[in-house]
Amino acid sequence: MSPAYQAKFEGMNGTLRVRFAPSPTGLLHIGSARTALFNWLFARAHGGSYILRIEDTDKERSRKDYEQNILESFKWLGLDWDEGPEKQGLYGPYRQSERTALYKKYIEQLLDQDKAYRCFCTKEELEAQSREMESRGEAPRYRGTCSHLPQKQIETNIAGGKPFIIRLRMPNKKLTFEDMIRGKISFDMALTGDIAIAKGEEDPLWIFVVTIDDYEMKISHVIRAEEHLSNTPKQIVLQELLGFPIPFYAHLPMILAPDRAKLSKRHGATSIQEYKDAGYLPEAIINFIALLGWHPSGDKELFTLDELAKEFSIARVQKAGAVFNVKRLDWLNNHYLRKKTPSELAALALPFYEKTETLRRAADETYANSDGSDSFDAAYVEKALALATERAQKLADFPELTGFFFLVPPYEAKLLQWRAMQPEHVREQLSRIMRTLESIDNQSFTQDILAERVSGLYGADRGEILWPLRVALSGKQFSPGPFEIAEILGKDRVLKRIKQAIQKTMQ
RNA sequence: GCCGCCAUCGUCUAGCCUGGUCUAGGACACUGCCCUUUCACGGCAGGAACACCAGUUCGAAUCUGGUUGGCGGUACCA
Repeated sequence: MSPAYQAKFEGMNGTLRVRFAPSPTGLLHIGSARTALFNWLFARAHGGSYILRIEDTDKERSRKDYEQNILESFKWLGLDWDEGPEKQGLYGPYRQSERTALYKKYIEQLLDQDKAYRCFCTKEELEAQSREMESRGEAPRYRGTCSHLPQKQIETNIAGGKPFIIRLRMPNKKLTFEDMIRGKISFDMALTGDIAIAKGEEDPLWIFVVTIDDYEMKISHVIRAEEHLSNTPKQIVLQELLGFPIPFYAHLPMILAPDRAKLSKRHGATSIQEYKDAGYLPEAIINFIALLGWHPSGDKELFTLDELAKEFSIARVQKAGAVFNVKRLDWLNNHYLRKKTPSELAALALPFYEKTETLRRAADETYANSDGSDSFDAAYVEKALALATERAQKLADFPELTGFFFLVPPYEAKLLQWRAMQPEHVREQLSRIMRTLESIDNQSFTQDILAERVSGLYGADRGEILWPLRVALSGKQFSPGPFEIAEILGKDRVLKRIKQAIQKTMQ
């Protein structure tokens, strides 16, 4: 973007207005979320207003619960809006389904001025036409069959109840506009034909409605996905015909799946909701999608929302599509997981335990076995979860990672053997460890003291002590170190587990 | 098919506008080593890219043209 061009919107504080306009026909998509984020960042970076508009003109596919999901996902991500549903402003209502009178007014105006006309062609006729043009290697477009129908015939058709759509008279000219990200872009409007803007007078189509709303809501900058690039010249024609000012446009690169196709359901999770359910943190998702198609000039990779708002510049948005790399998201998620305090982590992770039957009890701070043999308080749970943080990619990983703190998983006696150890040797070592630990009092049961005392038992290969101990306590092939586990478990549970392990070696 | 957009490591990208400082930098991933009872963390090291062909220029990842490839759009969806 040229500096002169950039100067046009810098300093627009107060009058700069952007919008995010989702249609509630599904859960908020990760790609839409990025578009929403970039709009939000642009508004915050330039002191503008951020408008949320619900595009629910498609009555069959729009659903209220999807709208609710979009709003909830926004809140969860930390994106607020200045005007929109739940936040009325000067230019409401903010649902297109509530603005139909407005659209009708403009359709009538266009019809009166003969800038648009009624088209009575049937779908079948249109299809035949476009097939024919395609076979000749031409761009399929409307041929203008109804563009100059005699007034008499129009009236007869209307009186006869013949269905019609409304078409815009497309000027025969080349149209160039400047995209904030891509620079000058030209289209030949003669190739487009007269586009449909409404089904009848009551049922406006998306391209028309968007144009009207952007004007009525005084949107100064339209930042949207690249798939809308070819819609832009059509909207500009509409704006010219209606005498509207033309907003600035910016088209964001697509988010691609690893196979470089458009990210879709078959590639896995696509909605914010699914990522939330899988245990991703909003901070990680924001950081991740911000870097999909945008990058600051330096090497910094970690950003909070506020930092992004300070650094964001539309001039640094990428032109090429960006592949969605889950591994990178996982890494970021782990990073933000590690920033949580133990109590924050517990609050975040506990809901994920409810989904796993055997560990459900961990969710209950005051849980005790039916025989009263064990219980877990909040502090215990927090310490257990904190220990798993560096191994967890997602919140959903915690139950598996920390399960042994609440219930020793079943394991084979063979797992207790370090390298070539024989069962008798394992039993012997476990017994020695047992005697050593028994002599340590409850207050001294900390990882440092434990490590120091047990070190007296080490032979040439300390694995012969540490491995059986660790497996006895965790029942797992992979886990944190034995002393870290032991401190959290506490003396009683530790001795009990070692005893169980010794019994296992005798079976 | 037609129209439009795009093109630096496997991936996200810095550099490109304002040619030389680029034997192309960072991060994720990968490989090896160190730490280490295991896994993970951490530390160190390594492999890995300017799509291709012309042109301009003393000099091109950077500028121009073309080729190839990818993506998007081609609805009475949004």
